[in-house]
Amino acid sequence: MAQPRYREFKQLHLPDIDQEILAVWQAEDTFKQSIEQRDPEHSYVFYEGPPSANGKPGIHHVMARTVKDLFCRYNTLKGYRVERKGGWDTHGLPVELQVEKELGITKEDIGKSISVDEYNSACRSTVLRYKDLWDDITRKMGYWVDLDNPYITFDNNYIESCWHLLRTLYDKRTNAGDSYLYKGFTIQPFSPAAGTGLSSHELNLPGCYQEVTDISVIAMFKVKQNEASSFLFDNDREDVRILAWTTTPWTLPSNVALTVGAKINYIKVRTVSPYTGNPVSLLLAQDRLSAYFDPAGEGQSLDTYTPADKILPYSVDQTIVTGAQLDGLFYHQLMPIVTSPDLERQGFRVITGDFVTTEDGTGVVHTAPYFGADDFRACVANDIPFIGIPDEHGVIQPLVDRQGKFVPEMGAFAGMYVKQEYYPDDVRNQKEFRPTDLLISLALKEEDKAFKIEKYKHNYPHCWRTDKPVLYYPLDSWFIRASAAKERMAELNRTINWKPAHTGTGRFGVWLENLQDWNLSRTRYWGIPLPIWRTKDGDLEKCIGSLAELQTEIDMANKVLKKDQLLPKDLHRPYIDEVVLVSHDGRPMTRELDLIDVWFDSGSMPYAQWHYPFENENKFQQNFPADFIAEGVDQTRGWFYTLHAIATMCFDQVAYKNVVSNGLVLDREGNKMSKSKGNVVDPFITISTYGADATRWYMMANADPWENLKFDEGGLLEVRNKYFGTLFNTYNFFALYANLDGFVMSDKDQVPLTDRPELDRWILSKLYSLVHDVRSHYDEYEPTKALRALENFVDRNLSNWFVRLARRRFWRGEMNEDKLSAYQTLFECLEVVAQLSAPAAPFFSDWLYRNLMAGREQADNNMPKSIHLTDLIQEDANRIDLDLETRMEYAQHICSLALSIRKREKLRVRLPLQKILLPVLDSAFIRQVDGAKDLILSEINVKEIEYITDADGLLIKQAKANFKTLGKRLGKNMKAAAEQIATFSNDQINSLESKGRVSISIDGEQYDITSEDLVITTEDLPGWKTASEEGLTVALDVNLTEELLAEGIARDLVNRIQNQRKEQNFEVTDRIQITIQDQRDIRAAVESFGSHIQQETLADKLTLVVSLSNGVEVELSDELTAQIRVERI
RNA sequence: AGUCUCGUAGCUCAGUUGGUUAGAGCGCUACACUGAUAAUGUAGAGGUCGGCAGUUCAAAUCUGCCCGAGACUACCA
Repeated sequence: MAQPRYREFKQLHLPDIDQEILAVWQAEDTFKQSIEQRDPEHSYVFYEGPPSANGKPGIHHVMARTVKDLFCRYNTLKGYRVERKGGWDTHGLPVELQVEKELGITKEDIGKSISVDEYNSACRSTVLRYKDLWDDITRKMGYWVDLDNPYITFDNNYIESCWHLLRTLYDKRTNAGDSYLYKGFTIQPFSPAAGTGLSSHELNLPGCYQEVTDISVIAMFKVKQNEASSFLFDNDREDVRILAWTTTPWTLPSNVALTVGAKINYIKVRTVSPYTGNPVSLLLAQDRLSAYFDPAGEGQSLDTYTPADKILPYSVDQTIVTGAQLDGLFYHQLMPIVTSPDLERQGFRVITGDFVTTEDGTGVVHTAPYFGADDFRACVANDIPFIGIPDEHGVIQPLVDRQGKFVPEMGAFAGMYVKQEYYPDDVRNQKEFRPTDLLISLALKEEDKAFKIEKYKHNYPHCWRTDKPVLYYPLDSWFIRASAAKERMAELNRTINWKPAHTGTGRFGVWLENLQDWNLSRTRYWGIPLPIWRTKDGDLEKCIGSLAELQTEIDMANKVLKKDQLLPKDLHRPYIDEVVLVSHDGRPMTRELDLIDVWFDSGSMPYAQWHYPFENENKFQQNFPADFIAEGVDQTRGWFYTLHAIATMCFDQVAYKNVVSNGLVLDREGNKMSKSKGNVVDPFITISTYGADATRWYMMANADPWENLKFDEGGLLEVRNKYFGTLFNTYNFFALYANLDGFVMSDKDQVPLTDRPELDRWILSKLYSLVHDVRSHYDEYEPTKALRALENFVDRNLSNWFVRLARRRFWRGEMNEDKLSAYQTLFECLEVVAQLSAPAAPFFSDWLYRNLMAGREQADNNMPKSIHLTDLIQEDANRIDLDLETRMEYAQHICSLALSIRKREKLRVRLPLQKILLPVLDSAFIRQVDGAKDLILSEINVKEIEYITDADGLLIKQAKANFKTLGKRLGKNMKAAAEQIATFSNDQINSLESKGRVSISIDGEQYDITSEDLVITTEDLPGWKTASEEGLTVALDVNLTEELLAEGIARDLVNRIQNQRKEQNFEVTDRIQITIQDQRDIRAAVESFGSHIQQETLADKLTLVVSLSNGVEVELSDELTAQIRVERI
């Protein structure tokens, strides 16, 4: 035997392959080679969305990174240089929160018990805490990304590039002359728990809007009786009040106005106050009456009501007043805790607004300007003063501070958190704990100002990191005027290839159409400082776009202000805050204390990762825009947006040409994975159990990556067994015999394609069809389709047809051309499949490739060491023979039908049969089946094929209507025609076939039917055992002769003897001698087929004896058992 | 509340421009096959294609409404 070239294995164990290949990649520096061997001018640009390394990697990261890795590897194979610069997202709230938790401090402590300096260095040391874990999962999952030279967002160079972009925006003007970077005062979502405002896209992150149950109250606002309001009053003593609903009772002390709809009709209801029974007249929208008053109470006496009664007595005043008539009426302040002379004069007034509806509530909106964007605008428009406490500059501050607590001036409510979620859990869990909303509602009830208090379920936005509700709160902020660029963004977006498309047109496209300005400001400490300096009164400002500029400005300031400031070594707070610049008129300028939104950091990575424009101009040009990016669909309004926005506004270009947004990874039941539910999948365990490739393959092949994936271990098992197991077995089979035969793959000694057997040419044709399919699927960013095509090929074509039918060619006899062809064909299939699988399954593919390479001729062996260094196989239409593929389909079909007849007739496959009969309707069929004749005969163990044609007169034909062609012509007569056609006799069909047409009549209409309009099949051959499917019929000759029976027994004997060899652990090449107990049937078989038996089983001697003592009893068929002894010689 | 995506066998998914009897894999049952076997073949059970209308000769496919899931949007008082 020749020296074994190909490694053989007992069992497939993917995690071992991972280990082996990882070590090889490391030793050979394969990743680096795969990049450097390609031309920098021929690049495929990929951007890595930076993960935050202060959290541990999860299984969903494996999903997202598999998508990234797959297309990068694929394009590497295609010959592109695919650099993948890694990156780390290091700024932002999550880092701050973690530091605060670990140090046991809150935002209030910063600058007091801990300096900003200390705080920030704690952040800096935390941000890469889990970097090792991330590097580890990156390595283990086979994600190739350059982690040695990553971009890091806290780096001074990175920050400088961001400043440059901000300066660009600052200088850019809209047609109206407005800057793209501006400061404004607005009511914004604010997270007291995080101590910062939130941008609109932070509020649009998944899970922000949560259904919560709040306490809602309908308050009764007492109308001041005066000349203007007199039309509402029946008499001087009437108590007229306006009903207004709120789900945020904590804003009621800040109420300054009631907003009504000018065109909405309001009515007055005479009734009683539900909690006290005092008579009262209530104003509310006519449409809302039925929501609060049960008709059963109409006209009932008010005097007999007690608060225990369920039904309120009432009567409706017939006068209808419009909102416009109510406009300008004054009312008594509902909760007179804080007020002012201005307010007493101008506030507590009814105003009108177009946002009022009568869909819920009372048609009257309680208005508190500091806590609602609409409220704010409405108050400004109507000159309603703000309510609050003036600060040292005389600016009115809201009654709720930045921690979410009532200010000290709030009397009994001072110091209370307005949302119960802001209290620490131990406080909330106390028995006597009452949320502030409830306390306020109860106070109103006490004072007979509450009409109704009830729980109300609604969606309310929550902070994406602290998971606590946000407040709408007045804040000064810097904005990017994104709304000015929204048309251009939409336009450029249409040139981007989105996978799936609807994310681009729908979710992203619609979002762009309604784009709001980007709130850039963050009131935090650890992040990129806003590079804007202002004079104290704010009328002069400078935006710094580079360190050189900052240095110049510092020098100037030093000169004018007599200082000796240096350029800070670290651009973060607090150092940058200490820099004082000078205005042209000699006044000191200090930095605006805001940081910028971290999403700006990540959206700047195309430029900042290269420190553009200060360095690497060329590198940047080569790498912008990206050909491809991929992240989770949750990044649509995150990274996908910020990349697009910055590229559009600063460069008037797209930032990426193709984008794949993958779905969520859910647990097996379809629930979101979360630590609290305990259903989180640990990617390290998954990969070490099933192997990285099975994990990756499962995630890509199970469903399109943009669908949500219900992660199920059963699926991993299936992938491992089905795809990798089958491929492994196929390789192992090849290796076993290739080693025995000393087969060496050589490009020189290839059997010409035309000399190869039908089966070989067929699988090669299938292989090249596969190459075409897989390449186009990958090119279209359809990984699932590509992988499924591979699965189908390996399982159905390669393993279960080619190998099964070709098996004997590998083990029989000496090397000859037929055998060589079989080896070369199988080798080529394995090699190509390995390559096409490599983007998705990098470990196994490389392992397989390397095992195969061991058997390549030395002279030919200038092949790359790793499959990831090879060039992707080219499509070759010349190697595809569709006619041959069709032929084989017939063969497979015929075999399947023949086997099903055997099964039905209980004729085991080892029992040879004389012939099958195939009814034939066209001569091409005979030619095609004949091409695969030998395969069919051996597969179903039949001696010959007989074709039955028309001429034999045996065919019974059946016609069916071809709905597709006839339907259009016949319209509603289709059904009747189909019935008529189904009854066509043999003669009618034959006459149609000879004449080419026949006419039928339906409802007096004549229709010409051509042979195209019919599907003709043969169903039955009288007197034969038949099976048919899809128009193909097979009949089996089930007559048995002595000869056939004997051959069947001979085959059974071979099988039983082979089993014995296996059971006794003989080597495949061991010679044996066989002794069988003599019986009539067996003797017949041995007499006719003895040499065949010996040949098959490598037996030098075959003896029949009368009695056999130490043999094994085997069952040959239901009626026949025999004693057999198998011995090694 | 609105927008988008989705709903096909117990599970995971295919299903081309509407066209004859809706498929595959896993799982289940039975029987085979196996000198590559964590495989494979044959057969069977398992479907009102979420529901109801409509368009059409013909609907899993097109339209409308409803139900359910998910994502997104929203100042919702």
